[in-house]
Amino acid sequence: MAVKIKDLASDLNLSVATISKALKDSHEISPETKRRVLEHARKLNYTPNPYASGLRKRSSKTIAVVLPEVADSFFSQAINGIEDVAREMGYHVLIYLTHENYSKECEILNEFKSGRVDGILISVSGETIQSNHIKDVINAGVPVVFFDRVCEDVDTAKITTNDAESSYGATMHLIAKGCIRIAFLSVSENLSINNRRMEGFNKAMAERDNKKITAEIVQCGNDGNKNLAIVSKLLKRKKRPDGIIASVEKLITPVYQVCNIEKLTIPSDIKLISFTNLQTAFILNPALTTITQPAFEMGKMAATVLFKALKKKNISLKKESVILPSALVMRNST
Amino acid sequence: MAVKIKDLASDLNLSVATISKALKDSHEISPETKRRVLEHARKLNYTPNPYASGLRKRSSKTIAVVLPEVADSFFSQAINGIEDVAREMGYHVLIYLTHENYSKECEILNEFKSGRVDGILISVSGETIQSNHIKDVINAGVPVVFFDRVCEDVDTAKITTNDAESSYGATMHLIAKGCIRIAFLSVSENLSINNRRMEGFNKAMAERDNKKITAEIVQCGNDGNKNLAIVSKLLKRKKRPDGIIASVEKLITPVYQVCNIEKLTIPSDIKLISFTNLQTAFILNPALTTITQPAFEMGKMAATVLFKALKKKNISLKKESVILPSALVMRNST
DNA sequence: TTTATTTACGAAACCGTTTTCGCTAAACTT
DNA sequence: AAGTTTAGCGAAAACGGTTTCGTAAATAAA
Repeated sequence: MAVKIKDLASDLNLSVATISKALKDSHEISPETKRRVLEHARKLNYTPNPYASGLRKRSSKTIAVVLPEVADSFFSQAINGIEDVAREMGYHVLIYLTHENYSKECEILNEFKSGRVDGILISVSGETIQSNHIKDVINAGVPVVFFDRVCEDVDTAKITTNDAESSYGATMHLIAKGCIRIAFLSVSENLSINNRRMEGFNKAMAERDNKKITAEIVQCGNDGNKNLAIVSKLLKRKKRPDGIIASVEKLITPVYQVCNIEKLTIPSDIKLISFTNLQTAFILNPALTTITQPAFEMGKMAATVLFKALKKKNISLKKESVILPSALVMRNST
Repeated sequence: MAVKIKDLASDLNLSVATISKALKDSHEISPETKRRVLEHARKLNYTPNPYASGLRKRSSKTIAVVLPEVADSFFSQAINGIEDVAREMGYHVLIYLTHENYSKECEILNEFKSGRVDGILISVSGETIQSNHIKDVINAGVPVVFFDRVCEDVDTAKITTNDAESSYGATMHLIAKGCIRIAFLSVSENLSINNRRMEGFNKAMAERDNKKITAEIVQCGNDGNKNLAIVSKLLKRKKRPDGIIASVEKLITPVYQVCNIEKLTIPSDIKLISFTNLQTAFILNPALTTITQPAFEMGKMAATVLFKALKKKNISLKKESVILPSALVMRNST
């Protein structure tokens, strides 16, 4: 039903070749013919069939964004950044959720070898400890840019934030505020961001002057109920922590919840700081001190780097890695 | 570079036709040949080129999701629901953001006439007062399912929640709690959800017993700073409201902010209730009473209805509309 | 045994664009 | 005047699948 080049051609008594060239402003076509073609195409509201041109040109004008989840505010904002530049570049964006599941991630990536997308932006799942599925797709000629959660051993662009530094700063902040027993709430152990953040925490603890200060890493997971139980157990101990660093957003809620239940007041009993992009951090009770990642900017940057690679083939993506700084925003919870 | 049917064909001394049929388990092909083809395809990790098959079959196995924004927690959760069922059905999901901009919405929709997607899920922008762009794409043969924000005058499936009822209930709740001056914070006036919610509010006010109770509609917009100013002005008045209904999530923050600045305590000075899907509502200060929409379910339902239409052509989509109930969750802010 | 049907496969058209390669007539060369 | 460019366009071959149709052999029906 949709109008196609052939229709324009017969209407104007021209060949399909001429129409196609005229539409892309080829020098082979006279200005007058171009004008007629453009005018008529506009009149009939012609839009080229993306599958036909995709097939012929072997390019899809589409990128894939592979995420663990979109519930998190970090990824929501990142999507906005990605969509922004994609739209500006005339690209379409396909979205895929792995639900933190490695085998799903493999399935998804595998489909990209057949040319469905021109490039991939990915933040890997918490289960991903191996990167062959990603290397495979890169070897198939599809450029990949990591953002936030990366696979360290894959040679390609990685858009990250200064997780270790920020975590170091956050820990120092808690120490400065007088915390003696600091707990670091960790998630999936094989996650790059988790490790960078733990690194910064450990570094700060190693450098501490006051040797009375003790550190503790508390392993949490993806299951909300389990996390609640873990935090609950943690805060019910006689020697409970007086400072907590939540390494990801989803660990905030259980802490607030348990504090509420156990009648612990923040920040006098416990000081809390979290990695998060929650818009509502400052209207929490009390306002939450955060390490805010530049989510929107990271999405934008990741997309920008990818498009750079799509423009200039054979660019060395490894050299395009960027580290964008997070911001420590101090509020009443510390 | 990717392996194609032709490669399989020459490897196995079969024709491309046979390979194609074998891969889709056609009855024309012997079990033995199918086995060989499948085995070899798997060995070479063959994945069909989606642009080739899309072109020939005139179907893309792809749907579009058009949203105003993804910052909102409602849409984040809805995306999860959509992606869930799409993946299950073997479909791909293209995402587009209108940024509440009508002309962007038109541009986006217009591209769908050329067959890029098999169907569309849309929640219209706040600027959308006309629906020709949507009718056009439906007339071009692409099924459309609205969710949450609909165009009332378009005859197709609409997945909504019981906005009017919920708003009525919320208003009644405030009245029951003793509010005398109730303000309804409205957004874009031409938004279906806004109007339904206002409707419920007005109905409740009309039915009120105590004629001393006064209602007020306060028009807000999309600009955060302006909204802050509006709310600030509202709460600084001598006769300020003692009950507020925020019709959308983004209006919560300014209220909390202004109350904080003006030293107004919730709920004693002002009671607050909001339409929102914020995960953190119950750790706000104080915990926020909400009307929680079934975001995930609405996304799922919208996708399900769309796929139903894609399976059975010529289904009457108008009859597939569904209203899913929201829940009034009472907390300390009222 | 002859005819009809079924089984299993291949040739080729087709989907809508892009792109290469001719081709003609006009415009320049020298 | 003869050869050489150039400008402007069209025919046809891709792109990688799907689908229709034809056909030879095998099987069933008569």
